[in-house]
Parts: sequence; structure tokens; C-alpha cells
Amino acid sequence: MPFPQTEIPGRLQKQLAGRGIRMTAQRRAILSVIEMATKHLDASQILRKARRVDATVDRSTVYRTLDLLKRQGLIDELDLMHIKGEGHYYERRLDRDHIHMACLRCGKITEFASKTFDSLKKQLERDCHFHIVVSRLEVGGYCSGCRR
Amino acid sequence: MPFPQTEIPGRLQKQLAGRGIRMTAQRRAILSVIEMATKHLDASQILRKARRVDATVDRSTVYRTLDLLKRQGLIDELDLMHIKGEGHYYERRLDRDHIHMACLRCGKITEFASKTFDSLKKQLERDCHFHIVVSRLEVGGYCSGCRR
DNA sequence: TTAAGTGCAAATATTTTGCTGTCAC
DNA sequence: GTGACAGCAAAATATTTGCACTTAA
Repeated sequence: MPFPQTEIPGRLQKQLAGRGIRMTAQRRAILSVIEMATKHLDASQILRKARRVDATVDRSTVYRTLDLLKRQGLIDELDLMHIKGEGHYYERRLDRDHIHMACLRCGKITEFASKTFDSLKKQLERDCHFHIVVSRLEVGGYCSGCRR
Repeated sequence: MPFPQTEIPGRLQKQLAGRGIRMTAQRRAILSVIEMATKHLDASQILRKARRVDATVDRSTVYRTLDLLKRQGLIDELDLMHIKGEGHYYERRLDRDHIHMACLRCGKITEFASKTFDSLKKQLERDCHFHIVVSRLEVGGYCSGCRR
């Protein structure tokens, strides 16, 4: 979802297997939903879609699996400026880190990768002696279509 | 809290008054708590402290006031990487925008202002034709004391 | 005076947990 | 076989809302 999806489906499953993590039908369903996603999904949406693959998937299994994927650094948790509700959105973590811009009027989410962002993080690690594990830059405002 | 507090107490109250917003004893209590804060507070902490000033303050009034201040752009809402719980933290919005770094081991929050961050936002506005109203860069990782 | 703000209680929304049974390896 | 994982139901956490009363301007 962030940038064109150029991956072979099943990659997430392989990554977990490679780390010796047990695979179940429910996890497979959830992983496939996350891999196939074309937009940012929240826990309820993931549950709904996963149930279309495996009807037995429970809400708590979704949360437990999201937690596992977060701990493994395979997905990122986003707020998208809480454009609607207080919940979180999830996306596959791929190579390039990127910024999320949420339009406060139309709700559109735009993603943007930037070398300046990469430099900023390097600068932070250097100047603050801080080892970055995860970073999240979210911006709220008005997109080109909605700005005035 | 973000950087030394060099302001006269009551400034927040004046800013609201200047916008024609009605002042009440409860709001005054909440505003003073936010102004005097030396660290990031969540809604429950704000409630507890505000009640020491005015015992009648209700939790819903805290949420309603935080909402007002957010809409007025006078405070920012932070997640601080959800270091503990799913709630939000609030801080006065002052001139300089800054980055929040949360140590995943000791929980310390470090703040950092950077020209690169300012440039990044300018670049974003220019390249994406996006008008930024609010931005939030949060980083999770290991601080100098905890990194290994 | 009166529109805006408040407390209170209840409702929502979101996420987590305890427990017992099941399944992957 | 056994420890990790599952569903289910209930709890915990966080925030919002409806309503009748109060108050700032």
C-alpha cells in the first residue's frame, strides 16, 4: 500500500516462518489481508476482511496478530491524525519509510518519501545519541484539491 | 514543557478571551494545569490536577476543553509512541515545532527542534501542494542511556 | 436574557485478558 | 506430546453524548 506493491504474496508468512513463528489458518488469513491491502486498514476492517477468508477469525486474534507483527517490526501502526475515530491503522513495513499526510477536509491520505526525512532521522540519531527503532511523521492539513 | 517555559501564566486564558471564547472556573483550572505542566500530561492527569484547583471539574469537561484547545490550535495531541496505554498526551503549542523521541526501555521523552525538520515541512508544502495545519513526528527507540 | 457551558450518568469505541479447548510442529 | 495459539466472554481503558441545570457575558 505504501507505494506500488511489488511483492510476491505470502512474503509476510515466509518472514514469520523464517523467524520460527508458528503459522495458523487464522494468521494466514490476517496476513493475506494485510498484504493485499490497497489502503490503510484498522483492526475492525482487518477482522471483517480476514473473516471472508476464514470465518473463524476472532477479533482478539486480530489484535494479538497485529501485536506480534508490530513486535517483529513487520508492520507500522498509524493514527492518520485521528481523522476518524481514535483507532489505529496498520500498514506493511517495506523498505522506504514515508510520511503520511491527512487532509482535514476530504480525508485523503497522501504518502511521501523524502531524502530530507531520511537525513533528519540520521541527524537525530547522531545529535541525540538515540537509536531509532520506529518513526512516524504524520501531518494534517489541506490537500491540493481542498486547500483555500 | 517543550523547552523552557518563558511565558506569563494566564496567557492561554487571554488567547481564548481574545477569540471571544467564554471563560469559566472549570476552564481556568484546566488551562492553568496545562500552562504549568512540566511534563506531558494525559486527560486523567489533567483531570486530577485540575480538581486540586477546582474540585467540581468533571472528566467530560476536560475532554471538551481539550477538544476546544485542539480546534483552536493552542495545544497539540501526542501519542508518544503509546509507550504506556492507548491514550493521548497534550502539550501547549508554542512557537517552535519539535520532535518527540520516546525511549522504549526507560520511557524517557526527549524533545528536539531541528532546522532540517522545518525544511522538510516546507518541502512537503511545496512539493505536495499541501497546506500543513498540524504535524507530529514521533520516534521510538533507545536513548543514549539505554542503547546497546 | 440566553446561548454556551457544566456535571452526571450512560453509551460508545477500542483494546486487553482469563480461561479452557485445540492445533502446529 | 506439549507449548503456543485459538475462540469466547468479560473486563479494562479511553472517549463521547444526551439531558437538565447553571452561568458568563
